[in-house]
Amino acid sequence: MVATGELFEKSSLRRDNRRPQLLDAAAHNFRLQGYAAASMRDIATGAGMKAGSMYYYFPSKADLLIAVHEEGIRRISDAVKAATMVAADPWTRLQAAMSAHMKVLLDGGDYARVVIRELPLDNTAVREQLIPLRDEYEAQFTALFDDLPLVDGVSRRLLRLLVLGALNWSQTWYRPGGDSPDEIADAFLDMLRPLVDMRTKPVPAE
Amino acid sequence: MVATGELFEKSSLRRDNRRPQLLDAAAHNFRLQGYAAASMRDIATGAGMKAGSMYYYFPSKADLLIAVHEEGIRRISDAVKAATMVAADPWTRLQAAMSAHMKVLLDGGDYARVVIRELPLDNTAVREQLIPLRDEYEAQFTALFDDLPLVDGVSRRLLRLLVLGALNWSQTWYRPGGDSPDEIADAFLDMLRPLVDMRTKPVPAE
DNA sequence: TAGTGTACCTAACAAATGTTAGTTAGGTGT
DNA sequence: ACACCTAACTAACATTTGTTAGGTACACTA
Repeated sequence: MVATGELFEKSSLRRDNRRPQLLDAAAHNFRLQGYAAASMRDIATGAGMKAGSMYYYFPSKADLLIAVHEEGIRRISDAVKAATMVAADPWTRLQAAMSAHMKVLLDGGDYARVVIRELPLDNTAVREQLIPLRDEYEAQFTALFDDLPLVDGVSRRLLRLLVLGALNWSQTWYRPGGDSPDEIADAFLDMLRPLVDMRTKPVPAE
Repeated sequence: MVATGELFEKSSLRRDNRRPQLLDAAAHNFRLQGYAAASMRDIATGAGMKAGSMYYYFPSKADLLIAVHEEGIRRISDAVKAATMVAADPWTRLQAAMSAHMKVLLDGGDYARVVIRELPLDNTAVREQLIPLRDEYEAQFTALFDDLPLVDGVSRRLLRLLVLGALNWSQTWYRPGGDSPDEIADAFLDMLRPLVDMRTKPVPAE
């Protein structure tokens, strides 16, 4: 209580404090090498600890992946929620959501990349934990497309799958320096603008 | 299991004959577990041989992956070439290409799945061998989009990336029993139909 | 001051990994 | 009959793997 700033750091900040760094290191290694090829020792080194010490925080490698996924989806979801919040009409909200999604996916660091690329193929136990996370996030987009006034004959489900597929796949070909994530998202959305039903919803002037 | 068609099998067909089965087994295991998690022993067992024997055909695990990729891309490419051959105008040719692409990707077995999902992240030596294969295939689509008469302001490159992204990502959500690959491809294409320039109906402009 | 829980470390385990060396059965050519 | 090639096999190698058990320095509490 008497001007002990450093004591504060060493006491209460010490509790459970390396977990975020550990998660960062895991996300980083999963991104660079893939889940299966990443080793616990490399992850530990990246977090500044030894391999065995990680098991104080996480009971297994699979739990590390799950935690990275949860954090990654939380980041993407938060970004999209914040972006759609400020927009009013359905079309603008979709545009905001797509831009936010792209920005996090392409410029957002390791977590988002792991979320998109690293769905374990064989381990069904882990799969069944991760897929609901992803579905819950994508439900946001389902709602956005439901609000959209479309011309007759357009399947909202397939339109959503088209858009999300195009966005997610962009991690494969995107390189910094060309079009920005925003520009890509806008370009994609513009291609689908004719599908909006003009009678129900007058499109804002450009 | 033994003593069937003995003489014929044991003579001339013996030469280099197990290589296809070996490749099949590799593709199967790479698909089910991913490249990194698949083991040489499992692949060998799937091909009916022992682990060490595989090195008679392939000098390393990475070469197995490359061979699977080559075969997989060859299959997709052949299907698309055959489909576009019979179609006349650019729009119909694109439709045929998309349908063929989807059919092989979703119903086409292990090879196509490995091609789409299994790009090694760290091993740059292998990556540099695989990416040209993929680029060469995608050049077919580049040509298809180049022939397409589009309304002003639509980037052919981004349109192609949108379409291929949506198609490739379908492996993530597609389940047999719902819409067929053809129907999905057609639905996707219909959504982009308004982008076609009606004025220049006849074949390519230059 | 003694005791307790936190946050690590060290060392080792058993299993699995890709790969190699050496060998062998059987078909082919001379 | 002979050497030769093909297509496998067996057995082992050296690492690397995820994970665990036991120990320890330190802060906090009583």
